[in-house]
Amino acid sequence: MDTRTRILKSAWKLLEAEGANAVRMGDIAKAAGISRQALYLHFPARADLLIATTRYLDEVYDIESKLAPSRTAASGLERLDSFIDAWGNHIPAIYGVAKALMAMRDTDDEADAAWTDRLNAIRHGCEAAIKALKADKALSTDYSQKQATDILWTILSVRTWEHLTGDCGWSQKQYIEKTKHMARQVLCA
Amino acid sequence: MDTRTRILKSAWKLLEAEGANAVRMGDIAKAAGISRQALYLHFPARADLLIATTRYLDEVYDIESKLAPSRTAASGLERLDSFIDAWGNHIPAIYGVAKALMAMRDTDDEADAAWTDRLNAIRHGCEAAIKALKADKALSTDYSQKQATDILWTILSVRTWEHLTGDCGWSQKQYIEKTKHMARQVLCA
DNA sequence: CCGTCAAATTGACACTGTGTCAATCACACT
DNA sequence: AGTGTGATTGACACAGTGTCAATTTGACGG
Repeated sequence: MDTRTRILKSAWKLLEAEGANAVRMGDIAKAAGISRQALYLHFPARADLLIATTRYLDEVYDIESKLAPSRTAASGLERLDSFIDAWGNHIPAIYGVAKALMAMRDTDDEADAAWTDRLNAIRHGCEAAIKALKADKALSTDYSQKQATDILWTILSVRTWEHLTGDCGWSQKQYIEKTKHMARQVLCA
Repeated sequence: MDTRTRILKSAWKLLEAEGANAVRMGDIAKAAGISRQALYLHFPARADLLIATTRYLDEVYDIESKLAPSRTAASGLERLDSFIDAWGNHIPAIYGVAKALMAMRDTDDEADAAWTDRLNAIRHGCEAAIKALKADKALSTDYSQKQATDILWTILSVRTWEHLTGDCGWSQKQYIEKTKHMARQVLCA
């Protein structure tokens, strides 16, 4: 395994285990078995490392293929459900890294841009699901298409997942079930 | 005006204007017209200052009296609406300070405890609204009472407000309207 | 008028964590 | 033997928080 991968894996594992911000560059270097300075030979800054780690996780977990079923769903409702399944179940996998990256948004422009990118990618998924509902005439008329997309986007945000599974103590299974139910209640005619 | 109040006011104004984390102890001191060291004579640490600032805002905006109408509401639905009105419209007022405090949760135990306290206070409000709905037999049977409370709590979280008014670009008026509507859709029979 | 107490000031310093730089080493490849 | 790559060590700059000591200022009471 090459050094770069070893670093990414170490960062991932540490961020998953510790409280995210408690993970310093030196900790990651130590876990990867190299010196702190060597880390900077691979990643110019902490933000770059975190961004690379999220990309690495997407690759490892193959988020693209997980999202595929929702894209080929027969109906709008089915598409909505399988999108929630795919993304909602991906969140716990990336949460550690995501938390660290979200925390950096305030101080680092690069991290902010990277996370905004991700956010927009999710939004596209939400938009597609809403469009599919609309095509089926299954979309509630209470909201404009943009508003419906915004609502789904909000329900599926990492922050919402964090709140429900963390502060509220919901299990992952409960989270997926109830989120699906709520999405239908709010968005479907 | 005594120094302590001048400090709190300066912190408030700065946090409201700047990006929250961009506000350093020295900035607040300068704005209050005292030296950075004098700040530490009044507040032992940054976390204490932020906590005191949120309490100050509660006092200035008299959150208690704003919450009163929801407590005396005639029906469950009315209680739900006026709770959303009161809290939802309080959020933008406290957002600057809240953001700084939320950011400190990761690194500071005291800040974490203080914010958790606030969170629980909101949850009590949510719980009371749900109970009022239940008493009216207006509560949906799709969720347990705890789950319904959790959902309302999540909808009314600062993060959700941040996402809808920030990332989604909703106006405050839209936010209040749509939040009320969603809450009814999801929670009412 | 003097003493005292509280609030504030100045300046220096410790600590943590990020990021940089220079000199050096080890090893593989040709 | 020579070259380049990746790593190492050690030192350092910088920002921001929090601490400490010595000193000043102003008000108030005896």
